[in-house]
Amino acid sequence: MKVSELAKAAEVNPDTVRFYTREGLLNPTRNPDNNYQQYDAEDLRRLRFARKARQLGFSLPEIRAILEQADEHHSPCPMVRDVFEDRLASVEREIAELQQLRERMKSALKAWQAMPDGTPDGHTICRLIEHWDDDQPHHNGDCHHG
Amino acid sequence: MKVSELAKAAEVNPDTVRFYTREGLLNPTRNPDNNYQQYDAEDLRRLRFARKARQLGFSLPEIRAILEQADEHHSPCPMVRDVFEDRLASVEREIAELQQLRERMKSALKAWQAMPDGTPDGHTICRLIEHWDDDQPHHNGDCHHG
DNA sequence: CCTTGACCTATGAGCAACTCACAGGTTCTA
DNA sequence: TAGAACCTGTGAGTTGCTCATAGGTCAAGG
Repeated sequence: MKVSELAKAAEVNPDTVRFYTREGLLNPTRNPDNNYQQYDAEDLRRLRFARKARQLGFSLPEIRAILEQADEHHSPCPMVRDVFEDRLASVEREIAELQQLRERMKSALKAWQAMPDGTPDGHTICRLIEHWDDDQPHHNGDCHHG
Repeated sequence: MKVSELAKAAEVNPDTVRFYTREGLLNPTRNPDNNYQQYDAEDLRRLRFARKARQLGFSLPEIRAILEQADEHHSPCPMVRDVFEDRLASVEREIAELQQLRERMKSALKAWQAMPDGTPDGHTICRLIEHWDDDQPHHNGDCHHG
């Protein structure tokens, strides 16, 4: 398989294949005739594995480490589990933050929807954003273009 | 105010102040004696505004546009509202995706927790990740190091 | 007066994970 | 045999910073 064939099979950009190769996630051989990269079914499995691991939030160095462990016939299980648990925790943090964000955005939007579009004072929107954070006390300024 | 004073007042890295200045979000004057940047209370407001808008997911070009609109005494309202609605939509998409991800991660973890740590076959974990996506049909391979 | 240290300046590199652009070599097709 | 469509490696662009470099400025102390 050549670069684009592998890329097509895994439904990724050919440049991603080249990039992963540079990064050592894939180990193609060379066609001595033309110096082209040659990938096999093993590389396809590695690539698919890598893409799915990326969806789970593993970084490329982490994925490379997992693949190398497996290449040396060691079980990558414990390491993977640790990384995985960390990832799960941060996914949950992200969700919580985004939900908070969403609620605040929604109420800001509700406030805006009461106003006509070309409202001549940008003060209102300015205040909405400026006072976004006003759980904290460190703020007393007026609108920035007042 | 010099760079570090402004940075401290807004609780950001001095390099962020320099960066925002380069990017045209802040418009300090120059001290002709020593060529230092001179910021005033207006810049502090702009900086705080920018940071809060960043928390809402506005990009620096968007923030710059808002500030420029305001500088010209136009209301940035309609534009801001559009951007804001887009952001809200993508925040909701992100939340949905992350929630899906979390559920799948949790069930994977539950499957793992049934196994002892040093399980001699990386096959299991490999399969878990490889078959991650198996709502789709395009997959028949075995474990990548089988 | 001069050194030390803490600040300032501008610019360029580094991060993550790609993506694209470039210039040149190879292979397939008409 | 021309041209399209691939391949090669490398370097740059993306985003929003952060850090590193090299040199200029300023207040305090010996």
